[in-house]
Amino acid sequence: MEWTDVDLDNCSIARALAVVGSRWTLVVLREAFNGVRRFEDFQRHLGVSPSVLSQRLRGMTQDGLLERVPYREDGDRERHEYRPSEKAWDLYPVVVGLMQWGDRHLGDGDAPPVHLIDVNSGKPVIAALVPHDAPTCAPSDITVQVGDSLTILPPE
Amino acid sequence: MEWTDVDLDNCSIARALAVVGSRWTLVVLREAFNGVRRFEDFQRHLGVSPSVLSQRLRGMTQDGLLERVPYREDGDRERHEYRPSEKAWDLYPVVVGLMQWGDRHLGDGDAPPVHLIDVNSGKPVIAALVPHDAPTCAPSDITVQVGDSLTILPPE
DNA sequence: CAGTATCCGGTGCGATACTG
DNA sequence: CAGTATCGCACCGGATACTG
Repeated sequence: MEWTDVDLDNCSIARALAVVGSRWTLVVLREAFNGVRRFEDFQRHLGVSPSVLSQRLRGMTQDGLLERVPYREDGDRERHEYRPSEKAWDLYPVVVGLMQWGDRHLGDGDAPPVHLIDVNSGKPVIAALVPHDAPTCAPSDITVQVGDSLTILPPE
Repeated sequence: MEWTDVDLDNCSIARALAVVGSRWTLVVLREAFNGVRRFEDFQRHLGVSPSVLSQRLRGMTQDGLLERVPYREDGDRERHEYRPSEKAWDLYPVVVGLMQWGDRHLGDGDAPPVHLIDVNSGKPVIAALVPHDAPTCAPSDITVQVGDSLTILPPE
């Protein structure tokens, strides 16, 4: 069997892109990774129209990327929040890799606005190819540094 | 400054997706990473229509992902081949990450068809988040294993 | 506030036919 | 073989208006 026999029918990349290939999916995920949970917050941060956001949120929920969980604040009516699933967190390296690639090759000259820091070592974190038994950074080990302030990733 | 101030205007992910977000770009890149260079080969492997492929190839060339270099085989007329650029190779971790995610979460039950092996250690390679000074695997250190046979990545 | 319904435009993509 | 030109559809995403 040769590599060229691996066509699109059993190509995981094509399958993955069918799920996350849409232009908004990964940015919505980025928001969710950084703790955004509510419809309005997604909308304000992304500047996306409510209908598109609604569509995307539903699609991503159906695809198992987000979990739509009801909650109720005191005396308020029931709401829903959207939490990234395990399946979504497994995309974290891809999202980070994409961000770093954009920083390097599509930057507008400014310094990259966001850095990831490993809380254990204090070192910057990168997405890379490593042997499978190399020590890796779990999402909960990573803080997101924007400019001068520090934001800790919400424990999930 | 808070993280929420990082909107789409300076979001590297959105910028990156504007370039590689199209459904075909990353699969074309995967082919290129594995040594595919010629129009006909891309087309046969991907099963994509010539017009779409033509469009994609040109777009990716303009975006600096592919280099269109002329060559001539003995007695034949001039042809062109498409070689992945440095900028494209920098996407390798993203492509691999996407593939692994697809393998894990969208598999059809069969074993993942493709494995990456580090030629130095013989260990499987994964895309992951690591401290920036961790030892990583360069593309030239990686062989692509399909089923039982071994294919060595072309030195680039 | 948290969405949904509707309309509408751009384009990514497929199929086919054609050219050097 | 290596593409380009044309057509057409389907879908994505934007804007707006509306509902509980």
